[in-house]
Amino acid sequence: MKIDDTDLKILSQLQTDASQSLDDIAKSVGSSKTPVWNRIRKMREAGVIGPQVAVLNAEALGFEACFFVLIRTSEHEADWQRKFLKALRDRPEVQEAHRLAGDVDYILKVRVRNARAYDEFYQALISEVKVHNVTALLSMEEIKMTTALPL
Amino acid sequence: MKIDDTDLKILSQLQTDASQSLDDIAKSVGSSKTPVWNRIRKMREAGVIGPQVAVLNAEALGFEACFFVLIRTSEHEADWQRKFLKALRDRPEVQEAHRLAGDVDYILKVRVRNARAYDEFYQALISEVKVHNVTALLSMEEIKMTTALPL
DNA sequence: TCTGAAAAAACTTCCGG
DNA sequence: CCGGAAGTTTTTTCAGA
Repeated sequence: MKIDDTDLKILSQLQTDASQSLDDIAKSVGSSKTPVWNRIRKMREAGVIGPQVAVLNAEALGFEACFFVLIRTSEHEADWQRKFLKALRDRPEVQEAHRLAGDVDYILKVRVRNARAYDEFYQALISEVKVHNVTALLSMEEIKMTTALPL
Repeated sequence: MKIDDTDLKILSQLQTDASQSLDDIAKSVGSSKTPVWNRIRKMREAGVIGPQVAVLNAEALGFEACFFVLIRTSEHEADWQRKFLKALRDRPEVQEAHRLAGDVDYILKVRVRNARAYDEFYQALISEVKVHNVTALLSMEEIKMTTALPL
């Protein structure tokens, strides 16, 4: 799928504020409703535009602890990995999980109500799957958080 | 602000799919349009519900590299920190930035088109502010990514 | 506070340049 | 493929219970 300059402008608007009206988007990209609507529809179908979500205020809802978890493992078998990935995807506290290149094998971002809740998560995880070494980094302050891409 | 059970159900819907109609949300939480609408308005005003965004497909748009950057610094003066934070907030490649407790001082999530673009970012950052030690972890695979809280 | 209806706005489709 | 106009759905407001 090829994305032109107008598409990029539309995406840029949508990833910043998806609640604005088609009219406003059309105005801001210098076009009108129909073409903008067709472009959005196409990009949705192509999977370029994913889900539309409301970002909630974690602290206001009592989620006051955020950990980045570095995981090293000795196990690299397919079966172990399948179990591990499933465990991560099933746990809602895990907001983000990446498989890494190099020394550290995985990094997780875990959002919980407090340190105790993290410990519960941690105990549950290591009882499900064996991991060699775990380092938890506790966030003191969220300096920046965005899902926007630098288009 | 106090959040009751119905509010939580509404939030749960919105953080998963903010494009659905008020009618659908009302149905799924067992209420009707007006009360749901009033609750959403209140939570927006209170800042519990933040921005509404479209999540884009990074890979489809050519952002094929994602790094987690661990930063250790010897500088802890207010002035240095102010400059550093501003640099992070001004750079759109930085999707996430946290100040940490302990050994590592900061963690960043940096999304770029390729490894070369990361190096450019890195060079620009260290020329702006002095940092003691930087470790970059390269993501090979995004296993999971959500902004949803485990309500 | 909720329900239901009415007004306003937005979305979606369709047709002429 | 774009732009404008028409029909449809949704959002938002408002009165009554």
